[in-house]
Amino acid sequence: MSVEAFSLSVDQLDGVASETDDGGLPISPVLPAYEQVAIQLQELIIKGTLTVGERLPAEGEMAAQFGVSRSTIREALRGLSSQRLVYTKRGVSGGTFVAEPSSEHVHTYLETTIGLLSGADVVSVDEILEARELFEVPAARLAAVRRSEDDLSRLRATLVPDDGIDPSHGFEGHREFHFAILKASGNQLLDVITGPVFSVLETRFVRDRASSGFWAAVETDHQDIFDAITAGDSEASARFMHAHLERLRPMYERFDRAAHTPGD
Amino acid sequence: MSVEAFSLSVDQLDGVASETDDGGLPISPVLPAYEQVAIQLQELIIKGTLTVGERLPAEGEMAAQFGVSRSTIREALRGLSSQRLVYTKRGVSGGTFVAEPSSEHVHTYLETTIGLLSGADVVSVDEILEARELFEVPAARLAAVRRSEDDLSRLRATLVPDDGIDPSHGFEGHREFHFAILKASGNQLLDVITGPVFSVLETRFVRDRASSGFWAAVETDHQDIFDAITAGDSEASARFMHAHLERLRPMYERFDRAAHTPGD
DNA sequence: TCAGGCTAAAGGTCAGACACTTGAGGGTCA
DNA sequence: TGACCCTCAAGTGTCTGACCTTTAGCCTGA
Repeated sequence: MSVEAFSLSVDQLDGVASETDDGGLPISPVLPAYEQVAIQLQELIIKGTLTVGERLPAEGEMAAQFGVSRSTIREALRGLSSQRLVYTKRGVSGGTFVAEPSSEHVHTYLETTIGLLSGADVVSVDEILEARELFEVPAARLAAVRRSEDDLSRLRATLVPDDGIDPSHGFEGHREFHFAILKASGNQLLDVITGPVFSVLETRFVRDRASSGFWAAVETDHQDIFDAITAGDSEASARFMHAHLERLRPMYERFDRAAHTPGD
Repeated sequence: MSVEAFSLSVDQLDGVASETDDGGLPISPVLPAYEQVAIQLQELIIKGTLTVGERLPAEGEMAAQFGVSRSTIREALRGLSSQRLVYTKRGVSGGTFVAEPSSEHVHTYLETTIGLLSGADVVSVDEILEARELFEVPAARLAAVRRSEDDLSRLRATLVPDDGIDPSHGFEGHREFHFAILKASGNQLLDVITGPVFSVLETRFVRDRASSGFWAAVETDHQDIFDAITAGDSEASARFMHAHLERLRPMYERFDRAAHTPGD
């Protein structure tokens, strides 16, 4: 990238005006310098002017080009790096680089945020449960059609071994099984979005609270779903998944009520 | 919150070790101080030790408590604020406050990120289209059952007025119609997740490229869906939405191919 | 009563210095 | 010749300390 892409000053954003003001004047609030820098860099990344893997100028250079101090540049970069838009490396070959977008980061972010939305009661457990069903039932249907041999062995690995029930298997096994189905659906977007929805339910409501009898029932369901997916029977997969989720629902709702009881 | 919640030093994270190393040694990479601070604060927020709206200590105080300089604290805070976990206010009553989680922020983030994932070809247009259908068809089904009078009038407002076609109506009208349906679905999680998926398709592939004949066909579809939702006919809503998306698909795919042609 | 100024607290910005990390190149010694 | 070590340079990481700016509350005087 040429240096010209950075020939922008922090004043340049003054023209960005919102038109939804009371008085009708096209005025936008003053932004701190670090935010203006961050916004400009973010635009360059989103629009592709800065491409994946490309190195940004050194902090000192950017400071000179934006006409701000190095600390201001660094504050801007911290914001971008926490959004995983860039990453930094130290040393002589170091610098700030445009990060490759990764679905893992989205997963992490969504898990955190949905957890917060749920914790603050912005979204209800019912909404999460409904969304999960909306996402996971089709995922099971797709998985039955698209699963590879790898997907099948991954799924098989999450089931309880024949020779006996491992009591510690429940939580992790459940988790792995559902993730494996999402992966087998062959749609990364569905995977990355549904994963966190499921995760939030599990970690907020289930971990360490379910009985071993409950996990035994879960295992039976999993086996049914697995068999249907193995057989490539998409409708049976969807049906079993739906039944599975219906079986789980009362438990989530019970733990939810418990969490909302004053004597929590 | 008491001051004790902050009686943590930057060294305390050394114990956080990953077990997935080559040599098996439970070693985790050294993290910069600003990141350690950010992680600790993030944990406090996620775990609810710091509650929504609560004020964190002043930057100078935190610097003293963490045993780092104010700049380090500020870099950590920039990361958190760009994730919308906190916000800052200036002035005598200012400070850093724990932000209220909001679905709008999730929407913004997802739109940016899915756009990047798509732009970098990490997820394909086919996957986005499939996900959209998986999300929006059920949304239309739910909307038919749950829509309020407000929802209906919001939907009606996005349709073309009887007295003539406004040529500039197409893109924005299409957008508003679909957002209104998501809202009417009554599931915020579905809404906040599906919105960005839709948005990415629209802004990446459609804006300013579709013909007016195309928009006319879209309007007809919208009218059908609207009628079904008004009638409370969930199956018809889902069917019309499905047909609508099928009609759109070839266009997205054509623009996608155009975008991948060398002479872009 | 109220407009305007004063004040203190807190974030925003800056300049400069030094420490730490890391890759590369060159030199030394077996 | 080859392995090893040293040094160097470029960059990020961190600190210090100062000053600016914003803002709410208080005070004062017309």
